[in-house]
Amino acid sequence: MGDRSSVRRTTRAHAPPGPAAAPGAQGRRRRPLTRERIVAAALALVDDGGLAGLSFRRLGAKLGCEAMSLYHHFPGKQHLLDALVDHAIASIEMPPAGPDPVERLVRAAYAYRAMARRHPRLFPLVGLHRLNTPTGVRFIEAVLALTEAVVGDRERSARGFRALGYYLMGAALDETSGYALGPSAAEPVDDAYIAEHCPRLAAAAPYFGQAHWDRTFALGLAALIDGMRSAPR
Amino acid sequence: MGDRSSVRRTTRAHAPPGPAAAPGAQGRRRRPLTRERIVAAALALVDDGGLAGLSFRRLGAKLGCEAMSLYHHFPGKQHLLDALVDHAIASIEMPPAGPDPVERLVRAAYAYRAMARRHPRLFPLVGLHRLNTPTGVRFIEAVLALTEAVVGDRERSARGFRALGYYLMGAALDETSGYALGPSAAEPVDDAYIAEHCPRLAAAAPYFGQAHWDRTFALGLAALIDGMRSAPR
DNA sequence: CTTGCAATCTTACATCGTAAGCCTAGAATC
DNA sequence: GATTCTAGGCTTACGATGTAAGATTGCAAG
Repeated sequence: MGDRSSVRRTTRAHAPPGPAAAPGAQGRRRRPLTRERIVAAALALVDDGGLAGLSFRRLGAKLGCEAMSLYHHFPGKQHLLDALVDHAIASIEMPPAGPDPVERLVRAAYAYRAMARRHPRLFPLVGLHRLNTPTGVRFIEAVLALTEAVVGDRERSARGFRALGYYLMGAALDETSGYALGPSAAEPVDDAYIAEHCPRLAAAAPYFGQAHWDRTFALGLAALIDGMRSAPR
Repeated sequence: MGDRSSVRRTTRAHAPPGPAAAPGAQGRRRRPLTRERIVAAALALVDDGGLAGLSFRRLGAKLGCEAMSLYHHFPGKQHLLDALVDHAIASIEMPPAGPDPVERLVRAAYAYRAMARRHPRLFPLVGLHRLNTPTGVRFIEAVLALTEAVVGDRERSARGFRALGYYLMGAALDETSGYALGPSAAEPVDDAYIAEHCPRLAAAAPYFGQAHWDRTFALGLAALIDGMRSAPR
């Protein structure tokens, strides 16, 4: 309650090290805050601190301003996260036009996965986020064009798009924050138990390693697309 | 810093309304805290408040104890979350033995999806969590047995298991916390823009509704399993 | 009774998102 | 030049959160 003692520091007590004192930092300090700068800094913060490491205070520290200043550019944290998602989606490099629609679809899938790998810590947010921004809608439209070129009719194209999205999202999530990196049980089972009671798991485990991710992803993707194309209508 | 003045209330100041005063609440209050009770209460809290709604303080309030008391049963929030995941995995009803391995695998997939639907708010945690508890390992072993019965050899079984897991996780995540329910952009694009610039999305949108989830899930699952079975070795 | 231990509670701290409002440099207007 | 306005930054404060440290209680064994 009380604690009326607060010092009423004249604001200058903190200012000197800020705008004028450190000449090296001045250039950085001068540069005005913009959405772009903030997004870039936030992305950097997430990339090496995870989503939990992104806070307005830390972001402000990185940008040389106070946390509350950010509210002049983003009305809340959710809006900032939206911007990060948008940035990630926009960074997906869709494949150029080409003769083989299946190959283009496959390449688009790889491009999405590549985005996830560029920002593994951010991806859980991207994967679950609605893509109802202009950027997101454009991306969806492009992928829909590809699925439509691969399977014939509209309905199967729509469903195929969804199924492909499921697979992509699951694969990317697993590779970026899943088994190897996600939260782990506090008391994991030990290998001896597995070797004794779970012969199949013990046999399969070697194929679960990171070295096998590429091939497994490729096989699953091919299986899904093949299955979609040959499905009875 | 000083402030030694704290009132040293004899604890009775708070106690009377607690253990003895309210006779109606006594039954609930008497029951000792156990891991099971805590997990059940936490699950209820998550089920109707989302993961963000689960806090030790709220959990304590629901159980009639203080937040810190929970630390005698779970050393930290992460351990509690682990227990929730374990509970969810254990609740998956694997299909009984039967002649058709493909059908059993499909039913196992549906059982997993059903678990996600029972606890939609919890599922994002379950899907990303390592299953390295006895319960989780048992589940994996059972599904591996099924994939092995469906595709022939060990390697393709292992990879198929992974790919199936990707699909399942993506589908369940999307259905429980994805497009319809997940975080949405602050400034969504309006329908007119979509109708004009995204003909394919406009055409596909009807098939994205919840009424179509079942069929889309079934088609994608069938496509993936078919593709796995007929893949070149 | 004393002792001891396990379960519970109290207090306190650092951190978070953010509401409310202050301050100041520069643009706009007179 | 003097005035006013305003955008963009800053300070302070509030109620949450997870949890460290330690006090307190109640019951069982000696």
